[in-house]
Amino acid sequence: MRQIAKDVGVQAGALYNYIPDKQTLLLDLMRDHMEQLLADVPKAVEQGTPMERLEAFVRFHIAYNYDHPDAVFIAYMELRNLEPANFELIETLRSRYERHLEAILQDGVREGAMTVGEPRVVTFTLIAMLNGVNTWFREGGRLSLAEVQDLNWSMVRRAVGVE
Amino acid sequence: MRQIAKDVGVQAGALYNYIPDKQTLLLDLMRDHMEQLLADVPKAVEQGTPMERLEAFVRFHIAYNYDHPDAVFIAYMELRNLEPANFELIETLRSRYERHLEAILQDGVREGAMTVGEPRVVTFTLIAMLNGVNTWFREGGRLSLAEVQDLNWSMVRRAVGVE
DNA sequence: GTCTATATTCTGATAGAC
DNA sequence: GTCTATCAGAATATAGAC
Repeated sequence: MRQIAKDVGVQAGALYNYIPDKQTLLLDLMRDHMEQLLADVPKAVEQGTPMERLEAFVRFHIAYNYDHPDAVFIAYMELRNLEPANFELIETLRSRYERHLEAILQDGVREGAMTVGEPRVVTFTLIAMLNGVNTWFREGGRLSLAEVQDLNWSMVRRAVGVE
Repeated sequence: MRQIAKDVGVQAGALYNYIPDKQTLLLDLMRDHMEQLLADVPKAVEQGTPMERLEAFVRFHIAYNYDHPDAVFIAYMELRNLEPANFELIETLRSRYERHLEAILQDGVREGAMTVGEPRVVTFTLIAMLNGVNTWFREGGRLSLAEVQDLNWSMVRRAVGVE
């Protein structure tokens, strides 16, 4: 709290005019992030065939994570510091986000465009894979963000496509 | 430190007969984990074609993570609490582990059995994907560990295979 | 090798003046 | 709404007795 106060240019006590306590601050940060993600994902993935929507999801997820590295980092690394009730709240939002991907996979299977045995588990697997980008990608390296999106989409497409 | 002391049944001060300080304890935990991983991986992936070695790596990685959930959790979540020199040390070990997978991918491409544009980046991507298992898999659920290994291998095989 | 006791620093949060 | 001052507790680590 003292570090936050220093960074925003006030004394530590002044922070409590804005937040009731530290736990609520953490919850607010994580909830704002999840709600923004949930607000943005529908329009990114609502049009086209299941395969087109899947590609849109892959590119959206990578781009969103790249644009919000701190929020994404906190959303994963600070989960263990949420009180049980707050943890449940965030997990509910995360689950709602994952359902967008799961629905795409289910549609793809139904239309015969994808081969996915377990849509729920494949959803977890793909999101874990896409989240990996933030741990190593840095702008100015050998690959551009667009190339990383291309590479991930190439792998996802093949991993769930009909053979 | 007090919690650790309580769990092992001594007073907090007695811990310092075994470790010089908390940072060293964390480093030792992470280094022991990485060195065990490095000791076990070669014999798991040294035999067969690149595709067979890749399958062996996928199954080995998932099984190892499942058998050492606490060590794996610490190895990722506590990286930020390592002092710079210790962080470098652990990252060097992690990189050495990743080279085993990267070498398999390179061999597969050379022999025409795999289509992988960027072996280094695909290595990061696949390990992130496999690491995801520990965040959601619990024994006694709908899927067995073997089924989770099968599902991951099915996705990895298709993601890097020739089309 | 473990204990008790404690030094020192840090932490989240509050009280009251302005 | 921010400040100064401070409370109460927790943290890592050390000292010295046994």
